[in-house]
Amino acid sequence: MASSTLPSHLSSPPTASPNGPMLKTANLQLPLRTAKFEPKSIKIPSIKEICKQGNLKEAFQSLTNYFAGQNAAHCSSDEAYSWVLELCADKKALVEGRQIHAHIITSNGYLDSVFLRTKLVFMYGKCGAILDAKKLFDEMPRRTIFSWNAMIGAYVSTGQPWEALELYRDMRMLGVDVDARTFPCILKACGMVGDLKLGTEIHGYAFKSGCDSNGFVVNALVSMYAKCEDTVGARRLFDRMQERDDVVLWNSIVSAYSRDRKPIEALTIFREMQRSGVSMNTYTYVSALQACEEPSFRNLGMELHAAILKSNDQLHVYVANALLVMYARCGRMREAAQIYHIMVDKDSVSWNSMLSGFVQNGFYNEALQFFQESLVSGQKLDQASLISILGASSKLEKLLNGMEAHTFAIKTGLNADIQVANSLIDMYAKCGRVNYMEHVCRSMLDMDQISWTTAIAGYAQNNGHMKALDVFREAQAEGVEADAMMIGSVLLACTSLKLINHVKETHGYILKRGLADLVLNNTLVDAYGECSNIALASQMFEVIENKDVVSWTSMISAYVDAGLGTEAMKLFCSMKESGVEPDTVALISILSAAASLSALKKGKEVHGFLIRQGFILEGSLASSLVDMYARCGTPENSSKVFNLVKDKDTVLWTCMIHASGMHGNGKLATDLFNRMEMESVRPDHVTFLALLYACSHSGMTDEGQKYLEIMRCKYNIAPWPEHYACVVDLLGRANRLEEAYQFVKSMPIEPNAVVWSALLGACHVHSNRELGEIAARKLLSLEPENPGNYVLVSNMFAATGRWDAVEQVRELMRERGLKKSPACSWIEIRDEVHSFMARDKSHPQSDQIYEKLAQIIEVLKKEGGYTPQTKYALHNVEEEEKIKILYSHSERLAIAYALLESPEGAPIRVTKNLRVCGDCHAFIKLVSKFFDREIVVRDASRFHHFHQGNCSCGDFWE
DNA sequence: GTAGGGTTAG
Repeated sequence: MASSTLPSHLSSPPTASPNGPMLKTANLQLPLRTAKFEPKSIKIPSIKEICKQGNLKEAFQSLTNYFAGQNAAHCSSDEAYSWVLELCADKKALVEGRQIHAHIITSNGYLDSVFLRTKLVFMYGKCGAILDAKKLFDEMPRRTIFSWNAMIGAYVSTGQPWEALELYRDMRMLGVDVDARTFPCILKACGMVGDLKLGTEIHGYAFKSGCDSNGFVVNALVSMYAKCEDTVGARRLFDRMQERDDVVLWNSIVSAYSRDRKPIEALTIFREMQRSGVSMNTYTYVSALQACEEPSFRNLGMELHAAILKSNDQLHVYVANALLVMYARCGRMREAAQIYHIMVDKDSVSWNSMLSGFVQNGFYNEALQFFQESLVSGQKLDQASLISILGASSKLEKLLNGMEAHTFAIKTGLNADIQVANSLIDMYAKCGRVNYMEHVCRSMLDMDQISWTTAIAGYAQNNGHMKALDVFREAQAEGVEADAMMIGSVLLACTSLKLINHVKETHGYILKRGLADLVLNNTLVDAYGECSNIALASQMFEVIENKDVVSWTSMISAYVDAGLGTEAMKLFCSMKESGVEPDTVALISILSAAASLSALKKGKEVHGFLIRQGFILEGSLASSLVDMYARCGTPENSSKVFNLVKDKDTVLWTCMIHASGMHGNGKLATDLFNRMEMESVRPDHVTFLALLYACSHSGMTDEGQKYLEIMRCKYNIAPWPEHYACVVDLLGRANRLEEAYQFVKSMPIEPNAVVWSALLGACHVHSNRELGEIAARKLLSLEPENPGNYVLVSNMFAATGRWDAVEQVRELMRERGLKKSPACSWIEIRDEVHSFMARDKSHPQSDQIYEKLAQIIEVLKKEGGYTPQTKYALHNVEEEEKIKILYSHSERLAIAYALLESPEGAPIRVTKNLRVCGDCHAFIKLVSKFFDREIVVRDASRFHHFHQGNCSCGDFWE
């Protein structure tokens, strides 16, 4: 009955080779027939013995023989099946397992055997055929504890802990008694889902049922606690164990500490294990190596490496992988690669570890290259590979590589993996392709918290701030829990939109949900700062308990942005006093504070500090230094720094071009641009803005127009309104007002306030009332909230003598509750910054200053023929009053103070928040000549270097 | 009569 139903390829055709089992004594190659003829003279191995040898084919033959009645071994058919099924399970031989299953059914009568059914469940579970296992299990008329254990084990080994726990619950509900073999399985499931509460409950139950002293159960408990992040609980159990001769127990506790990132504890206990004489196995090495993941533990890692080599065993793939990962984590990709190359058995983990090692260590190009090479050699990719490769693509913003990976993911169906999809969202966001990102989101069946967060951040990073907030609302509507990361991105969006109320609302949400951490608190400081609410920013800053360098930098930047450079400087000092070391970002923001205050000395101090601290002159730091020196009136220092930088990027070139332009050196700016092109550095929008600005401030009208063309045609960069405004300014200065107006009208984009105010400025200088009125009307309708615009308009009317219109504009300002910012000049004398308002009498040395000013005017009138030009006093008052107003302009007070207090012949550097007026300009020229001082004035628009009666601006001063 | 625990990459 039974013999015929075994598949032919496994049962041997009688003619070809009637080979019964290969006989142990068969060195002589006895014809197999002898076994038949002399059955009693040779001991035939039992099915059990054959199965234990592990050869599937022989096992099948033996089974065939058994059913043919040719096997002398005494055992029941159940038993015979059982041994072969176990071998199938061990070899994960699903096909053969199914054949046995079929054979059992067709040969009848054995279906009811609970024993065999359980064996089959076990076999299917081991082979990963969970559905077959479940079907058999469900159809069982009767179950034993073995059946339950086999099914739970099947779920756990196929990575379905939830189902295992569910089954456990059913089992308990049905009142089935759990045994000592159930616990390890179910505890593993608890560890997998990280359910400490349930794990502890089961621990209690194990205690009650007396299983908690079983070695297997203890090990499983230690692992469960470790995986549920209760390392202390794991340790408590370990300490309670009297007998510590089980290597698994040691492995579990070492692994617990490694997992918890407690390398010192892990390695201490590892040493203890070595001392106690328990022999180590591969798991021990893997767990110990896992602990050495920081560069500071590299020596220990290398010691372990040496010990492993000395143990002379063949390098197990898990151990080799752990070594590879250890080196990669310690930043030693060279050593990692060496391991990789000598490995005989590589698996996908080895490959993925190399790949992610490259990515983690910032070798993105190497990662892509490794990926390409391995593709050629036929390496199979899985989700982990894709995640790494997508990470490298997004870091390098290599859209094509990212899309290649996307295509691969679609082909293999790996795009259905949520983590792969999340990496795709991030990659497209980082490559600036929001539409592709949206496509990925739409194609996802299910988005998790990370997907939503990544998408929100993606919009925020790509200027889609409103959309980011919309998506956040959508996520909340979907019932997605917001975490700190998500809120961080939301704050970023609110900040960019300067929506102070949204920031406050989000702040409330953070407090309500208890999400506040250092990162979010720092982001809040930044958000309030960006929304110009310095009071709330500072309040938030004060609340932070363990301020780190980011907290301090956020507050410093908030002050810098609010124009409170002095406060920023003070805070920088407090930060250093509190023992927090400034990083690059902190230095950049403090350099910006020094620049805004024109505090050259402070700026130089910072420069000195960063040299002493060994910061490398590159990137944003180099650009900030160039900018700081330029804005502190010493472009020669900018050049020095600029020349020292090895890799000059677009931003650095742009800063240097801007530095030249600011100081009226248009020729240098255009030379720099030509050099930049020769060195193949691609200019961007801002580069051209700096260049056009330089041209307009040096009267290079034709060059400026030429560069606008180069920008558009050669580089295919669409100009911003600011670029057009520069050209308007350029034409306006050359008194080509009508041309400027035509240019504005011919712009391909709608001219905005910046453009109109450029035209208005030109009308002011050249006293063109008609065009001025047109520009004024446009400007005030486009930006009615900006007080600066009213000042521009009123100055234009004042310059053309229309005092009635001046009065009307003032009235309008009052009605709308706007105030113009008062004129202010400041100067750094010794270590202090002194500021002066117009007609200011608040300075402690005020009397001396006015006395000095009177003396200066006396000298200039006598020696230099100075006469005040009252048309620059933009007030409708008597002539005499106008002269008084001019004489007490803030920059003159600052210069008088500098002449009083600074050493003979030292250069004087003044900064003013508004533009220098024509009369002051003439006045300062004369001071530079008759008092023999170099005077550098930085106004709202540019720098003026006064020297021996001349100014670097070539009188293009307005 | 059966079987069970510890390990790697993002």
